[in-house]
Amino acid sequence: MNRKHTSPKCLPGIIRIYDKLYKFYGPQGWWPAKSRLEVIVGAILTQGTAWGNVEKAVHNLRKAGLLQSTVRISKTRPEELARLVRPAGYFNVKSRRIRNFIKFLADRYGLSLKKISRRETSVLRDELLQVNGIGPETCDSILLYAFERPVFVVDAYTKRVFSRHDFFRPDAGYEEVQKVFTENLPVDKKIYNEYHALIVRLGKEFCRKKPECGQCPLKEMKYLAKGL
DNA sequence: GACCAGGCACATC
DNA sequence: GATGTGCATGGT
Repeated sequence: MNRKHTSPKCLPGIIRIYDKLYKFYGPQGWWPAKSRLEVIVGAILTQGTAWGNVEKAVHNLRKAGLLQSTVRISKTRPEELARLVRPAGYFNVKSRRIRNFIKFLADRYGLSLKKISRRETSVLRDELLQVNGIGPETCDSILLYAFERPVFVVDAYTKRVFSRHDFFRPDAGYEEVQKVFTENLPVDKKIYNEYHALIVRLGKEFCRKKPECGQCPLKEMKYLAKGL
């Protein structure tokens, strides 16, 4: 990164959309999980997958006692883990990705989530991104929802919704999109938490094949990117 | 039966 | 650096 200093653009639209969505939907209660470990595993399982299928896989894991501790997962055979996460799709890939994370945690933190949770956010982010199978969205979801760090999560809906409203081009990169939000919102994990969840909620209801745009809470909000 | 879902890594150009 | 493809189940 060798770019000149640019003064942060003020885009009130980013805040206005948040207010609009929050008033429309209310708090979303994310992440829907019972423990830190469950958030991390869920974040991997939800990659490219509908949440309903993830819930089935999480249910299997919980029933098998694997979400009680990282040690339990580390002692589980790969085929067994894959069998349990099967309903979430890509089960061989995801089984391996969960094990990659557990191996990383074992190698560096003795399988202790408590120890890893003491690390500084930027260090943690760099480390997580080195784990094969943890990309930017999964990484930031873990940071925000499992470790409660003020990191904004960007997903496909975020790009779709906000590029349509002209905040950035549709082919904008992850960090570029993330920056639009972090530069225009207070650094607040609670707001980041709700905002991402609200965008997903909105996306599910209005960004699919035949969106009923007439009911969309953002339907009257044009030119927001210009700050109007 | 087609299309999509709270991505990511890897091959290829 | 950009683009294409494999990974897979379950709901609409």
